[in-house]
Amino acid sequence: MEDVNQLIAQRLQKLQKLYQMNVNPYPYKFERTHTTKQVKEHFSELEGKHVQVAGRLMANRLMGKAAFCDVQDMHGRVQVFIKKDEIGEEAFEIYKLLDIGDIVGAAGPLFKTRTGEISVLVKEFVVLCKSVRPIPVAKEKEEDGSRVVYDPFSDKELRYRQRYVDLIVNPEVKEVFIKRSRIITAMREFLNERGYLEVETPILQPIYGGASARPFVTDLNALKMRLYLRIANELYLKRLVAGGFEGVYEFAKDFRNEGMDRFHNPEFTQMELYVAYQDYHWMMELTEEMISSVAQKVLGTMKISYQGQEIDLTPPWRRLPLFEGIQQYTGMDISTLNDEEMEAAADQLKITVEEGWGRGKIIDEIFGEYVEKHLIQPTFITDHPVELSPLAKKHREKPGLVERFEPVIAGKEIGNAFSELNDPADQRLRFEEQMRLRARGDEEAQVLDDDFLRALEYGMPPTAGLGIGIDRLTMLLTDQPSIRDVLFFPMMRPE
RNA sequence: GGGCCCGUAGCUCAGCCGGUAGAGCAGCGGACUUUUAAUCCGUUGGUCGCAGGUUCGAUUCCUGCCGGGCUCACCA
Repeated sequence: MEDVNQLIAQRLQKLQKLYQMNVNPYPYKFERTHTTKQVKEHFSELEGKHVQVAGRLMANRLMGKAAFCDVQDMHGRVQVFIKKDEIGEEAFEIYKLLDIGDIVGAAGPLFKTRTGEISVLVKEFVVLCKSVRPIPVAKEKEEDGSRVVYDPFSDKELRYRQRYVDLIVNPEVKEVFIKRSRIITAMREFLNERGYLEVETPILQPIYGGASARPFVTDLNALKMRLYLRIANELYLKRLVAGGFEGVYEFAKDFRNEGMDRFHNPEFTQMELYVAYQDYHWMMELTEEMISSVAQKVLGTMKISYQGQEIDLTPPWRRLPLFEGIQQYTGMDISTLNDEEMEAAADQLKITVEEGWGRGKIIDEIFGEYVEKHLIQPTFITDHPVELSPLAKKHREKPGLVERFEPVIAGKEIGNAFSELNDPADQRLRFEEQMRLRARGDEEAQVLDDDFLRALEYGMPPTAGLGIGIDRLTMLLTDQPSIRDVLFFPMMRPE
C-alpha cells in the first residue's frame, strides 16, 4: 500500500490486534438468514425471533458499554444493538476494533428500541472483512420521510474512478444501475415474447460497418491481420436474416473512436433488432410499444420526468417527416430545393456549409440545429435523405429519401431504424458512393463489405431493423444528465 | 479543440489583496448500557495537484503542465 496515512495505519494496527486475539478478519462464509429489507418488511412475524444479518458497518454510536451500529447490505440498512452484557467482555473488545466500512455479521433476536427503531439485539457478531481503507462517511437522517445527507461524497472524479466507493456511500447510485439492469431485462422479455432470437456476433471485425464512425484498430497476431472493434453489428445481424433467422436481436457493446461528452462514451451499448417481412412503419409501432412498456414495467408509469421536463411515453408517438419538421420550425420548405438552393437556404439559416458537405449533410445540420431540441415528447423523425442512409431502402413514394426513422425524446435521438436495403445492386452503389466520400477525406464514410453484398445477392427478405441506444434510454428513464451516470465505469484518463 | 470554473486533512469545505493553514464530519483518548447527524471534554492529522517564475519570503501573484467539471463545436 503506497499511500499509507494515519487512518490506514490505525486500521492496520487494529487488524494486527484481531490476529493477536485469534480472530480471523477474513473468514469464508456467513449464514445470513435475512436481508435488512426482509427484517424490516416482516418485522411483525420476526419480532423476538433470531435473525442473522450481514453487511457493511456504516455508522457506529458507542455509548460506553453499549453501542448502536448501522449495517448496510444491498437492499438497505438495519440497526444492530450491541450490549456488553449480551456478548461478553472479550467480544466487546473485538467490537471496539471495528471501523466504519468493515463488513460484519450479526446474530440475535429482532426487536424495536424505545424510539421505535427495528434492531437486532446482538448475541453474537463476526468480522467478515476488515476494511483497511477509510470510506467517506456521510451522516444522514430522516426528515419528513426523506433522506438528508450531510456532506455527501460528491466529487465526480472520485465517484467515477472509484465507483465501488460511490456505490457503498450513495445508495441512489445503486438504484440507477438496478434500473438499467431491469430495463435491459424488460426489453429482452419483450423481444423473447415475440419469438425473436438473441444472438451474438463478432466484436472483432476485419471490416467495420453498419454506421458512420471512426473505429478502434487492433491486431490479430495469429493471422497477422488488422482488426477493428465493431462500431455496429448491423451487417452481421442482416447476414443472419439472410441465413433464415427471421427475428434476431443483440445487446451489443459498440466502440467508436470519437469525441466524449455527456451523451457519448467510446464504448456504449446498443440493442439492434431485425425482423423479416416487416417495414419501418411496423417497426415504429414495435418501438413505441417496447419503450413505453419497458417504462411501465420498470418505473410503473409511462409518464416520466427528465431533467425537469414532463414526458409522456404512451403510444402512439408523433410521426414527423424530416422535411415537415424543418418546415415547421424554420418556416422553410427545403424538400424541393436543388443543391445550390440548398446551400443558399443553409446560409439563410446561418449554417456554415463546410467543404465536402452534400445536400444530405446540410439537411441533417438544419434539422439538428433547428428542430431536434424542440422535440421533447416522443417523436419519430422519418424519411431521411438517401445520402445519409446507405443501408436503408429507398422510400416507396418520396424520391431522394429512404424509409428511415429516428425516435427522438427530450431533444435527443435514442435510436435509428429503417426498412433495410436488400437490393444487392443498390447496396453496391450506395457503398461505392460511400467509398467516394472516403476518398475525398470523410473518415466516417462507410466501407464496402463484399461479403455482406454476397449475402444480399443470395437474398435477404424484406426486413425492418432497429437500433436503440441503451445508455441514452437509461439516462432518460432514470433522469440522469450524463452518460457517465449510467455507466459503472465511464472512460477516464489514467490517474 | 474553444470558453468558463475547480484541485487545501480520509470526506465536505473555509481561508490566504504574499509572512509555510482552519472548520465540520471521520479518526484517536476519556465519560456515557435504548442511541440514531447521539451528546459532552480533550486531541492527532496537511510536501495547500505538479513544475518553474516574481519576491527577503509563495498555499496565496504569474506562466506552463497534469487531472476534473460545466459549456460550445463534431459524432449515437
